[in-house]
Amino acid sequence: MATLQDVADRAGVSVSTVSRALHETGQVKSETSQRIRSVADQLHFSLSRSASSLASGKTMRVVYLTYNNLNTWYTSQCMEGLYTGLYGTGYDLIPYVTTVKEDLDAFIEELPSNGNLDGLVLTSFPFTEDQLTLLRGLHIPTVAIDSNSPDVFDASVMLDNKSAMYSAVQLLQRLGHTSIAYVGDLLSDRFFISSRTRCEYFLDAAHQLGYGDDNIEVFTRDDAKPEVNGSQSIIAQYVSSILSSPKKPTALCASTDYLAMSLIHGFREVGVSVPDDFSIVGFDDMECADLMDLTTLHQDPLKTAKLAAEKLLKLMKGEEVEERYTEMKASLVVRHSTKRAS
Amino acid sequence: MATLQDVADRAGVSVSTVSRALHETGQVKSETSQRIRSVADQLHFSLSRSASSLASGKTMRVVYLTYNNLNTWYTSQCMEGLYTGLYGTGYDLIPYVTTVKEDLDAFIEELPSNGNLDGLVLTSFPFTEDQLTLLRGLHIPTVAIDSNSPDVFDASVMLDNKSAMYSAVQLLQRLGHTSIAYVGDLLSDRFFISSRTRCEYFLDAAHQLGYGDDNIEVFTRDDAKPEVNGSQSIIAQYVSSILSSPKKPTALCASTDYLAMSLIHGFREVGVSVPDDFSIVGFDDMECADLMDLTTLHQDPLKTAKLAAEKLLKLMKGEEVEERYTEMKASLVVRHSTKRAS
DNA sequence: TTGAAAGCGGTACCAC
DNA sequence: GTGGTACCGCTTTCAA
Repeated sequence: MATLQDVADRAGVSVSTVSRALHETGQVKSETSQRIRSVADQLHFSLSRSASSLASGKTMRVVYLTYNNLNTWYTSQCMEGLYTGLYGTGYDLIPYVTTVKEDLDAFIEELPSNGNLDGLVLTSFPFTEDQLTLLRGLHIPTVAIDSNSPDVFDASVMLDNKSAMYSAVQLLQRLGHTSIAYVGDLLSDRFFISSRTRCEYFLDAAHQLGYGDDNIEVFTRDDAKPEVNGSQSIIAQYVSSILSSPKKPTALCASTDYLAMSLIHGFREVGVSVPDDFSIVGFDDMECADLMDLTTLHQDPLKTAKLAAEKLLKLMKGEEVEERYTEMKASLVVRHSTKRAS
Repeated sequence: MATLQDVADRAGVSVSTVSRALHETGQVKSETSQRIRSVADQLHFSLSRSASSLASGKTMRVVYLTYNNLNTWYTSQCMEGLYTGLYGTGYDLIPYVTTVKEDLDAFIEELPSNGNLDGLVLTSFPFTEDQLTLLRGLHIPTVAIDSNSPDVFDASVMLDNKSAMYSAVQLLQRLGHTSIAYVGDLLSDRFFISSRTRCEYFLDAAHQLGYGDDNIEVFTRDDAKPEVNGSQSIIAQYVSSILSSPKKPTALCASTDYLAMSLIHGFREVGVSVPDDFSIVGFDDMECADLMDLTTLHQDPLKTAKLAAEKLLKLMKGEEVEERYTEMKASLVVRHSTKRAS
């Protein structure tokens, strides 16, 4: 592994000069610079990030803090968006997944004194007050994606779940559905802020649009028998709860596309048709949604994350972001999983 | 940001001792160790990775080199598998995506002298001979996933595409399909090694099972008119080529589930039914496949990647891997996108 | 425009 | 068991 010194020796200059030449600070005579660069090329030289970091105080690392898994549609879109947003800047993107609560706690605890990252992007977490206090005092730039406490962070990009859910409920109403329901996530809604948020806005919208409590229902994972596990059986349970509900809903809003599609599949298995017997609206508009003809709320977390990365870059440069909170809109995409109530 | 020195001062010991205590080398009196740890906790101390790296020569970074995007099903499964495989070891996982050929070239060029990673995991790339030579001489452990030149790397995990394609073709034959076709990826097969590999094995299997060239056909992206872009129109073109083919295939093997599902959708739009008019077999068994009742070849890239990470860990420890090449099997999952030829 | 040298915050070897 | 200290490879003043 060649070092700056090696390059300097071969080029007949000092390490300082090599460093300057490689960083294109413009203070090196172009002739010297040329020579240095060619020597560096010959040696396949590349700077040691550790040494650079240590000397400069910048780690060139951005951490993406998320929960559960990297292989969900949402998270992978975020990763891609962050990656493209950071691309070409020299910053490395490091995913940090908090599978258990302790991971998250430890990470947050250590954050203030942790000199191992220059910037942090995080997705919506159910932070405790103590954690929020800690986060508030953070000295490294932090950008939140879909956070429910945006004011705590230096910047944030949030999806407007409220108007999204309103448009979904409005669609169902226009289609003549008089009894409607929300179906929560496959995983516990306690952890999935977005599902809970959407549920609240669903209820708000329903009330606003004149639905009475007798015509609104909510099905969530947390109501499921604790022994029920595996998405197959959760879906089966959802399906039977919905079918046997005294409120007899004819239209459903699901917290995600994946859930919506699973429900459609679950209904089909017991001979119930979507959209003939039930109208279903999803959320996300993932690639499969189009293929399954799902009516859904389209969101673009890739774009969201890219924007988050761009804000973070500004903040890390010490600049102000032009817009501290950015709200992204979801748009209703009507396909064929919804139809007029019969 | 507290340093080792700060902790040492407050604990009344030397930095060496603090370092040893924090690394639990076992050479520190437990009483001293306790005191040190409590001081460290108080100070919210955490080691500087840059400094540790520089001093120890280990970067504690593993790079995952891949192409195109982080938001594909396959890549996100790999990310998750690598992350879980590396979890708890202190290694950071850093994705490196080569969108353009130049990125890949530059990365490979720089690799031998690049002291910025301790290990490398890479997915199948169409490497040139020069690059392979470079890779062969690498001094950092390298593990390949689904590589077509596994002998170049210290270890690898590969999917057995051959037997997978054989079982798909066999299924179609048993179902009585006398004219069959392979449909290549939505993106250029030139870049997608796996698609090309599968195509070759599809042809091998077909020949082996007695299909003659008159009853075998291949549709690929590269045949498409260059002006055709966007997956919608590519699918439309695939569909019309297939429908107008003089060989009149009645069964198709698609390179991926996503393609298979897109084809089903495309057929449906022109009033052609799957499986009534065409049988289709996908590849991957992504979550949606079940929901769309797709017959497919199930593979588990998460598991594959996790295994790759485990092998890499061994190699980075200087140990031998017990199995240098591991072959993963895909299994045929028969659902309802295939049926007996009419 | 260039060079010398003082760190950056650890690790690990060598003493004691 | 513990402390002293020479690096690790680079950045960044300060001086020339």
